[in-house]
Amino acid sequence: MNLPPLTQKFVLHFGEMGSRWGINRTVGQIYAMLYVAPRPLNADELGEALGFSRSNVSMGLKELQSWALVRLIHQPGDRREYFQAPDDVWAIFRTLAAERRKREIDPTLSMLRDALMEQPSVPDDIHAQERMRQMHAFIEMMTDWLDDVQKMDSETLASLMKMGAQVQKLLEMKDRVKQAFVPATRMPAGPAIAGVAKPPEDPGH
Amino acid sequence: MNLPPLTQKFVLHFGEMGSRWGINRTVGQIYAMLYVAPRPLNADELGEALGFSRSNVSMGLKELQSWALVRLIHQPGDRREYFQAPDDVWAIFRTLAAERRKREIDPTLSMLRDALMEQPSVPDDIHAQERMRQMHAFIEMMTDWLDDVQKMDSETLASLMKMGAQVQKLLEMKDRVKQAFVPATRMPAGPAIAGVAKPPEDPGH
DNA sequence: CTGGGATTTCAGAAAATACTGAAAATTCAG
DNA sequence: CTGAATTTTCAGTATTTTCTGAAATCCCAG
Repeated sequence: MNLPPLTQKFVLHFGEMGSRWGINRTVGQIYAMLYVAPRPLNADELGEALGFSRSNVSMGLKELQSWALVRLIHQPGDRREYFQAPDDVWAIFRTLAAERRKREIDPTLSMLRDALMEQPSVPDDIHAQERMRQMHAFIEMMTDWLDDVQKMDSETLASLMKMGAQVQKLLEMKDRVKQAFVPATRMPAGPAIAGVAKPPEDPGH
Repeated sequence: MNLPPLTQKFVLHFGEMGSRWGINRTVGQIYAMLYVAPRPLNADELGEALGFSRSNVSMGLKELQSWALVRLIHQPGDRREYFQAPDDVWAIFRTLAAERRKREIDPTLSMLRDALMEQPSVPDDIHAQERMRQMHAFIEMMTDWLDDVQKMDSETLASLMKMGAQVQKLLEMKDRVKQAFVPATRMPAGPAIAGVAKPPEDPGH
């Protein structure tokens, strides 16, 4: 491996972090390389630059493609395949979030759904099922929210994030407005932001 | 392993998912077991229930403690250590988020900070540094936001999440209000909704 | 078609990780 | 203190994952 200093630092870091992120060193380094490269690279160049065998690069690229983290392109007049990493960090984040969810969350959600349909047969399982119910409700709320958020455009999302905890104030403001309009009344869905209020009581805890 | 059906299903699932979540089978199963158990368990009970050696359980518990995912307690009149998993799913999520961030994000953030301080020496590194700048800005925004969000209490967070994409409407509403009050004036940088709903600062929850 | 460049597959070697049993260390009741 | 109960450490083994080189397959210009 003979890379310019900053590039090398970045590439090696991604290689090391790979294991913590659930990808291996090769995949981490390949991605890092593509992310900082000023132009698309082909498999030979990657293998050369990083010191991996051609076949290892091939597998790494396949993995990255399955994550939709790299794009395959062709240079006119060159039969080899070139790869590049999309450069919009927001898009990358969305991709990553969607993919991790598919792999790390969805299977659990469906296992929980199954388990909640069954009839517990012993006291310990009754308790266990109750705990699963809590976990299920939580995960479902999170993923529903993620679904919503994924639909928003990066601009909006960015302003929301930059507001940070201050959205909270908006929430309070909304509540006060609601109060002012419908004092001492129990919440008929108001016109301003309908459907926002409390969903039906959650028996949990 | 001889567990009631629902419990077993849950435990085995966590064992299998372990690898995708960056923990091993043992740790996954131990956590699952503690999460659904109706009472704290000691290491022998865990090893017995799951079919692991005593030493393996010990290591697994150590790992879980390092993640702050289990709590060590003592039963009066029993010298053995008992473990239980906190039962508030929100708290679990916060813990997990904080820990994963510490392990999976922070090191990268600091690597990027370092790299951005350096002077690129070749054109490729100039480009690489520019890409790192984008990544750094993005991650920093995300973690700042997470910091903010971690401070909010579960109730508030839950209502925000249940609103989902509708916060967006609040945002638009806010903008319109702002427009109405300060037409054709460039908002001075300040709290997004200064003077609208300012409850006295609440230091820590 | 065909031939050669390019990519993928795959069996086995190498490396990393998980797991165990035995021994060491710790803890605490008496 | 002592020693039995309990937990932790650790060296060695088993298992899993990663990586390679060689062979198979694919693909397209001619």
